[in-house]
Parts: sequence; structure tokens; C-alpha cells
Amino acid sequence: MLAAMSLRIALLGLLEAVGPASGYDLAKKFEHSLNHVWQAGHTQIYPELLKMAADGLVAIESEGARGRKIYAITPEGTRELHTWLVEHPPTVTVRNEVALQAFLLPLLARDEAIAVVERIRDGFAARSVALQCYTEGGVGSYAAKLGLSQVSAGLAWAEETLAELRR
Amino acid sequence: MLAAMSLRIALLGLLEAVGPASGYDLAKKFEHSLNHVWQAGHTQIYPELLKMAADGLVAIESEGARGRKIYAITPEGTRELHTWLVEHPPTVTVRNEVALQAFLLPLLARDEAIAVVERIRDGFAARSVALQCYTEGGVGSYAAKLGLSQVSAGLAWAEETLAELRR
DNA sequence: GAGTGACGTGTAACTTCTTACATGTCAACT
DNA sequence: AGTTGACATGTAAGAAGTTACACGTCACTC
Repeated sequence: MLAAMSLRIALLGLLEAVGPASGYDLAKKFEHSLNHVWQAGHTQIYPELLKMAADGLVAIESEGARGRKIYAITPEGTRELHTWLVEHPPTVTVRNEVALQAFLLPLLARDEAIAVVERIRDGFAARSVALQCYTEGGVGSYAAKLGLSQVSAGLAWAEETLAELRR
Repeated sequence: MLAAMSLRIALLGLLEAVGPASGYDLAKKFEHSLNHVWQAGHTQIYPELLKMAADGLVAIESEGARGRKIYAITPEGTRELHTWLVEHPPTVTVRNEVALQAFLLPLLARDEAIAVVERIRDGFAARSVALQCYTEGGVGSYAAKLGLSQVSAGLAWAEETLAELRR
């Protein structure tokens, strides 16, 4: 068992939370409700599901139309998921282009800096709208509330910084 | 020129902001002031500096004691950095273990969920303390303020969620 | 003078993630 | 009958990042 394997955990969590699903379904979840939590495309998801099946964490429940494969979590998968959730101290790996631009803001002329912060602000605003949908109940509402509060904080920072730069 | 290369930008930005430095110095910056913005270890930094030197973005200014090499940014490097800052729309790639645990919180029993959120809260609290130092002036104060406001939002979320879970 | 710890640079093997390519099904519309 | 678009799954090559190892210097303390 390796250190990270968060993609595995995300997949196991989705299967546990919403029931059996295909790789395609799971990829859709990553695009939408999981978008502000963990990102992964189908090219990463399909091979990972195959590996997880080989490791006994998921099982192919059925194969439907158009080659659609439905995966279900196994008891072993549930165990692994539960262990990770309870025991794994989450690692904070920040790799944030927005923060990087904020960091380097002093290197820019005033007008340029203002334009950059405006773009950042608009990005936060868009994400804020996108997150609203998920805060009301359902799986992921805790994460959506966390995301929304952090995005709102970012939005407030952008407004403050703009005011400061314009002074 | 590839899409991401944020490591390059971070290195160029540091060299531009604090002047010539060795790989070792830069690695220290990543550990400290840049820690809440972008993470990279020396095993990633040293080879990247060599590649950047080959591409003409930095130059080896001098070699000091203990094989220490001092890199300086070149005019071409400055140009590249400036272009990225002004033109690159920052991509938001979220891959966040804390948010993942928040997402999956409903899968846990009440007591387990409380323990998990307490651990998350403690993590936010620690990061909050670490960030205070950098908010007062100097390069990176904008980023530190952004980080601090987002960490504070996370802390508030944790307290609220704990209250809700305990009800 | 021996040991310790910070300084300082690097490689190799591996995992993770991205981009581009490749293939085929099915339903709806024109 | 042909086209479009969502459905559905995969591979391969390469970039980015992590972990483990390896080497040598210098200053300070015991």
C-alpha cells in the first residue's frame, strides 16, 4: 500500500456513496461534483479501475450496452476506504497557479497587476457560482461548503487587493 | 513552450525577486515562503535549473565554496516570466486530500467524522500560524494574505462542521 | 581528532498526471 | 440514408513529481 493513492480513494468513495457505476459515470462525477476536490480524466480513471479490480477493491458487476462496464465496490474496497478516511493524516500539497501569480504580483507594474488580479477575481467568482449548486444536501455538500467558503475568502482578497492597488 | 511549466516560473520569479541564488537557496524558499504556493524538492529543482540554463533563461553567475552554483536570471528569463504573469490565465487544478476527506465525511459514523474534522481543524490552525509571518511586507505578502484568508475560511468551516456534527 | 549536523549537488527508479491518438455504438435529426 | 453528437472504452508517449540513494565540504563541539 503506497503513500498517496488518492485517486483510488476518490473512486472507492464515489462507488460507496452513489453505488455501482461505470468508468464513464465516474469521470462525469470528477468533472462536476468532485471538480473542486480532485481532478482526473477518463484516461487516468479507466486504467486505475482495472488495477483496482485486479487488487480486489472493486468488481465488474455487469457489462451493459456499448461495452459499458459497471463497477461495484467490494468489502475489501470498503475496508480500504474506511481505513484511509479514519487513519490517513491528509497531506497538504499546494500547487496553485493563482497563488503563484499573487506571490509574484510585486514584480509587475501597477496596471498589469490590477489586470492580473481582476482576472483572478473573475475566476473566483465563476467558481463560487459553480459551487453553490452542491452546498444543499447530497454527497459532497460538506466539501462544497468548504470550497465555497475558501473561494469566497479568495474573492474578498481579490477585492481588497484591487482597492489597495488602485489607491 | 509547454502549457504548464509553473516550476520554471516559480524559479524565475524567485531569482527576479530576491536576486541570484543557488539551487539550495531556492529549495529553502520553496520550503518556507513559497510553501503555501508551490512545492518542490531539490531533486526537482536542480535538474530544472540545468535545463533552464540550457534554454538560456538563467545563467550560472559563479561557483562558490562546496560546489555551490549561483544562478542569475537572464533578460530572456525575465521576458518569459513577465509574459507568463501577464498572459497566462491561471488554471485551477485542485487535488486536495483535505477536501476529499470532507467530501467523504457522510460515509463515516458520527464519532469518526468528528475525529477527522478535528484533525483537519488542527491542520488549518497550524498552517494559519505558519502563514502569519509572511503577511507583513516583503515578497510574497500578497500570496500570504490570500493563503491566510483561505486557511481562516477553512478553520471556520471546521468549527461550524464540528458544531453541526455534535448537535 | 572524531563526530555531528547543516551545507550543497546530483542520479535513478518509480508513480502520477496530461495530451494525443484510436475505436466503436446508439439515438436523433434531416 | 447520412450526419451529428452523446455514449463508452481504451493505449502510448511524455511531462511532472516523489522517494531512495549517493557523494563530498565545512564549521563546530566534545
